Amino acid sequence: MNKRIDPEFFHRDVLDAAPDLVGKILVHRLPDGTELRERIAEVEAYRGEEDKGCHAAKGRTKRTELLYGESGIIYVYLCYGMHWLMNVITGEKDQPQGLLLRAGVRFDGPAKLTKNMMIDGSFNGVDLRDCEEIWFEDDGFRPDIRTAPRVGIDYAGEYWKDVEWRFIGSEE
DNA sequence: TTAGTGATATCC
DNA sequence: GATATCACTAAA
Repeated sequence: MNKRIDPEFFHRDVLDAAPDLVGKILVHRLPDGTELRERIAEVEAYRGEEDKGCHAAKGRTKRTELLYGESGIIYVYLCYGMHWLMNVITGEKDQPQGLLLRAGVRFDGPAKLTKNMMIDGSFNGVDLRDCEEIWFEDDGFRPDIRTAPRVGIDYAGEYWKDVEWRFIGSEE
């Protein structure tokens, strides 16, 4: 029996939550009752203003405001004008931390994940503690986790570019 | 390898 | 108001 994950799950440091979220299942219930499910295969952690790869590195703005909010909030943003990328806020309030959902087991790109899960900008700011349409489940599967440097942030500088905050789950 | 795409931030 | 930037994908 799958267990719905308590939003408290995200109420801790992003680096603790990240490897735990890999292997969990993202569920999105459509208005017609259909439930879309996808096991999370890969996430990346973005942590703090000093993390040059994080949106919050350039300070608190209207766009990044959500990153500073409370854990369990969904942060969706538009990248390159056509791709929705989904993040979950973790950690304490006023700490800009987020987990980017990078891939599901059937998809290998963050925009494909949101596209296939039918997630778009209307989910920006949704609170997992008070939402009937989207949640995470634990079915007991525990993948082996390996880490790798995050992708697409070559501009972040030598240290942040190479830090291994990308968490990839093993195949089932 | 390159084009396409549009919100955001930054620069007049 | 204008333009430079960007955590991507698909096509070639």
